[in-house]
Amino acid sequence: MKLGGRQLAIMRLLWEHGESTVADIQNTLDVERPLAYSTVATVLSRMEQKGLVTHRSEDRVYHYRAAISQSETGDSIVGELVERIFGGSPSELVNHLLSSDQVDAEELQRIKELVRDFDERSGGAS
Amino acid sequence: MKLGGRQLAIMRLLWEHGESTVADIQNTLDVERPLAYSTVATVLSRMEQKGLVTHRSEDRVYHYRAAISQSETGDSIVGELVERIFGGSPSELVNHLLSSDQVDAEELQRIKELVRDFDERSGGAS
DNA sequence: TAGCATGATCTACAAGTGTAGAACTACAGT
DNA sequence: ACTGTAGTTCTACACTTGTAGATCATGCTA
Repeated sequence: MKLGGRQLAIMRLLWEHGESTVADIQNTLDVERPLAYSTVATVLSRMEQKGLVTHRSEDRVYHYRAAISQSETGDSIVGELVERIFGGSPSELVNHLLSSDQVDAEELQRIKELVRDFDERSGGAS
Repeated sequence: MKLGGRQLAIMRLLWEHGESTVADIQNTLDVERPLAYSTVATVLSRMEQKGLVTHRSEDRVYHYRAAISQSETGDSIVGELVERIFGGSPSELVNHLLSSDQVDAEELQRIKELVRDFDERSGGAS
């Protein structure tokens, strides 16, 4: 599954806001440099062809919703990433993340908890 | 910085093997379905235009090497990813990773260590 | 009823990427 | 000197993505 930047941005909107009309998306997406209606519509219909979204028509207005979950998408993209950049090693990714200054104290706390929980659940020894 | 799948694969080879000739890369890349020499050469010269790689010519043979580090690339791509898919939250990425079945015991162990070390170094409580 | 507004569709184009054949260049060996 | 060969460069094409104008359909309102 391959999706460009715009497409990802649209998926994010759909995940966040649920079903949306083309106009909704147009108005929410990239407020600084607004896109033409037809631009958004084109992207959406191409995404539908690829099975990323579906739509229903109500009062002649299309309502789009995501056809794949954030999880699935994350899986596939993170998988790609780990494979392609980090040579198949998830810990390399984590290492990267931690050294990257993108992780503040709060996030670190969450990460610690996640790792701890996961470790316990999979019955790990220290 | 934007790079396609093939380009990433080539970067990985250069990071791993250091300086390589076009033929080296051609032979290592995608063994199952070999690419034409000119294909690899084209990709490389386009990558050079973008500043991703450089080359020197020795005995009329081009030796390419990465012009950007794995770290830099990782930073920029992971940053993108966190921003675009995980709404800016690195822990979401980690959460994803852990739930994704891509992490075996050994990797988990490494991740635990990474987190612990990082935590200590940044003087964490709990 | 004649327009106007709204939304959907069609068509088009530029950039980037993946792909490779064809042509060119220079050296090595006979 | 001739030719094969290895390597580089040129050119070309298909596909994807981002972008949007132009057109078509339909309902609302003056």
